[in-house]
Amino acid sequence: MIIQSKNFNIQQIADSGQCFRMNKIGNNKYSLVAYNKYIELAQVDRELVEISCSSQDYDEIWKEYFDLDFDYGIIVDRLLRGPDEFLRKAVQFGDGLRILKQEPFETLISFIISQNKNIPAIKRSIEKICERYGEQKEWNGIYYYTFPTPEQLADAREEELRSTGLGYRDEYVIKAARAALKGDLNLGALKDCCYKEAITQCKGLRGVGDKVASCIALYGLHHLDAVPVDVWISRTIEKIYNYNFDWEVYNGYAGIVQQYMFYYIRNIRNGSLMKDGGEDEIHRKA
DNA sequence: GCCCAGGAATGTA
DNA sequence: TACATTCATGGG
Repeated sequence: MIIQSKNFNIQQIADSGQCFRMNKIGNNKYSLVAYNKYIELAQVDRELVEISCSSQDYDEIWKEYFDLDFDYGIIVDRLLRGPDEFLRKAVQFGDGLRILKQEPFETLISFIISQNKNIPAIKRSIEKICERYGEQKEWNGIYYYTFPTPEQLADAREEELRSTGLGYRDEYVIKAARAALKGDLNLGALKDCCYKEAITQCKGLRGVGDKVASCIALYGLHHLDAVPVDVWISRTIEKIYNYNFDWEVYNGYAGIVQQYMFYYIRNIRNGSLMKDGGEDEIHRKA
């Protein structure tokens, strides 16, 4: 079905580093596996996206998944009219970004895997885990694998997990799956508490620090105040702002601001930005 | 072959 | 508290 929405660009979302199972399959076309479903997305026009799903699945899953009840234009306009030149350019560049509401358990495992890995390697590992521990399903002749449940992952053997390229993270993944299964970590409940508490709880898991916990809070629990600070964000705070940046200015949507920032610095000039250049270079190219 | 990756745990001062 | 080192593997 065709969805009309402002600030909804599937290419930008696919390349925003928040999800790992959204892949380009053609011109302005992407596939996505989430919530045990496979869909294809096509950017028909600037404000038109075609989703290969029933109206029932749209109402029950995808409308929520893409956060389509929220008007990101409010945030975009506010930043465009704001005093921060770097952020003005960042939102212009990524004005179709949205914060997805991904499955908490998948988000937890995915970002545990993400530590000290590049995005193609993360995707590859996750896909192998789905093939080995998830379920095979079919949609219109296309076979895909669901992301494993905590039960399916909890009794995996470490050596078997290793073959998916996890490296030393294998024990982290198993322990997290068992914690989710036993209820030591109740991800569902963490949606309702404040973001700081959610981050603290997630950090109780081995292999989960501030950054990964913030990713879980933002992308899996939709705590918009959670701000994942990875190497790129911290490089930006250093080189663009000279360590002078206050997230509290953006109270209530700091995580979204972080997303515009991340997408901008990662994707402008082919990603190899400000290794030793800094502010001048970034603005010249912008 | 080399450097780095949407980091975290551990050790050292 | 503030850095430095180590970790296993793959992409570019």
